[in-house]
Amino acid sequence: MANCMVFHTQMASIMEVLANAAVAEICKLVDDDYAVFRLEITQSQKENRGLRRKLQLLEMKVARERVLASRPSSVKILDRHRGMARGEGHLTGGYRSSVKPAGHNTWRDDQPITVDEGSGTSTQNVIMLESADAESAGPGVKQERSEGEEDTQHSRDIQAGAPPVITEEPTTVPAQPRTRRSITEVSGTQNAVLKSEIDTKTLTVTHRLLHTGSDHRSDPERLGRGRLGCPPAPGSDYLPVFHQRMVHCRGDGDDDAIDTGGDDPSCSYTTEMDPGNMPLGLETQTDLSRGDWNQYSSSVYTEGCLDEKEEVIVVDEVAVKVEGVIPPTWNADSSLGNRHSQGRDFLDYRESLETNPNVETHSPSHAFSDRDPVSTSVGPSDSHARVPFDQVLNSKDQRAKARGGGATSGNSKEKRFLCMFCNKGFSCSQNVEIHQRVHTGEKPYSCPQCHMRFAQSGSLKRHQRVHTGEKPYSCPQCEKRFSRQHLLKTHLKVHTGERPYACTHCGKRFSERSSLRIHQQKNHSTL
DNA sequence: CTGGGGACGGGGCCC
DNA sequence: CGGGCCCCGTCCCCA
Repeated sequence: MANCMVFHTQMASIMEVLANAAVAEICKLVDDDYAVFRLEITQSQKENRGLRRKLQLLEMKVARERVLASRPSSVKILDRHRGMARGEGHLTGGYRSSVKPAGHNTWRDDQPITVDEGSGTSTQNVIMLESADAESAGPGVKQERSEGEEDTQHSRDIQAGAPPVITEEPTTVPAQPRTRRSITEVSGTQNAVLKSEIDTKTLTVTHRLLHTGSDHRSDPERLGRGRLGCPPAPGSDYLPVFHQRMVHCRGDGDDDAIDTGGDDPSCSYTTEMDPGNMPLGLETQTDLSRGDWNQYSSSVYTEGCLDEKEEVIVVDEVAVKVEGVIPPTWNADSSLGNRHSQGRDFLDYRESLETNPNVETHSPSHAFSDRDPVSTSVGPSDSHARVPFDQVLNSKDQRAKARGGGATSGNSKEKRFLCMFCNKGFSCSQNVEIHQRVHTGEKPYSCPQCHMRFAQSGSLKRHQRVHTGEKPYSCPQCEKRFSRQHLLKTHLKVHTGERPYACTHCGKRFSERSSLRIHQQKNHSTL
């Protein structure tokens, strides 16, 4: 009996030892794996930061270019520039086409840009974001600090070249060349950088607001969905906002700790580990970097759904509030990059809604929010597919207004669906959506041959005749063939001698209206 | 050589 | 989705 007891005691001891050893080994494996995992996350975080900074540099470049482009403030000059750009396009099938080079359409730098404080403010806003971001890195990360200082230098460079409207940090340094040089450092990799940004979900709200091009999207299905104010999928553009918030909530300035500690899987034998390795504020990090991250973002998106019109504004307020260190110039009008222009128009739109309570329209927020700023096929300028909002309004919108006018001015019969931008009425919501691409710059239909993009599917189909060489319309008087009927119709005037357009000044007649206009511009100095 | 105009191609946009 | 119009740009011819 005594032997039995001794045996049991020994067995219990052996079992305990074995159990402890097993647990210890298991925990060691877990911790080792966690260390590797954490290392990988750390590396990813560093990559994200690097990419984000590249993106911010690109933003500054864009803002800078916008400012520079706005200085001439000449629509004619810009139009000529567009024409030259078109001429650069490669031709297919011997056509003397106006095909733009791949990716050219995106930035829409051909759009007339209004010379106002908006452009300058946008530039300044980008700079402020950069500075804030550098500061938010905190003192805990030496490398980050140095990068922040580098970015700050870039900011100074940009600011030095900014228009006089920007009074902050006026500098006498002739920084124009420096600015250009610092920008060109990343210009060659813009596309890749931007795409990487998407992949790593480190886009900033500034980017979202600044890069308002739209035709970056190649799949119309995506546009088909989410058109009616449906916000973008969580985890696309807004995350950086929460990242900034995260940094401030944590307060220790160690990105690595926060980014990895929240998911810290090492739980069992931490007492046997170096306590110093354990990140601090674990509960907070867990809240922000794990589930609550998505939960929070989802709540914002939900909020956007519930209140479509304020989607962007709500998010912006969040970002600004948590930023904490807001420069004196960071105000409601200048916060977050290009919001100055877009947000202004946005507010104008909201005001119009207030004055038109019966407006049945769609949220413009989708036009600004759900963008992946990079097309898979367009080049560096592609970031550009979505035209800056105010620029669009200055060109196409006015043209659209001049042509069709608003619903309030035209026949509003059965046109219950109003454009949120120009107030023009349409009979069905789909037409409104298509029309609003005039303002948003969305071009969801891309040509697989030349990467041209179009806002309407019919335009793409028509364009593809350039590549196919299809000319279904033949002249009955000669052997000429045309790809479009109106070309044939115009051509027929050659045979008929019809000249329906007469100059009101000299009486000279022309077969085409454009010829008359050119004639009047050159000879009578009229439009 | 240059400028004006014709002819034409093509994109934007509306119906 | 197709038709149609508008506009722009380019090439070419001619005075």
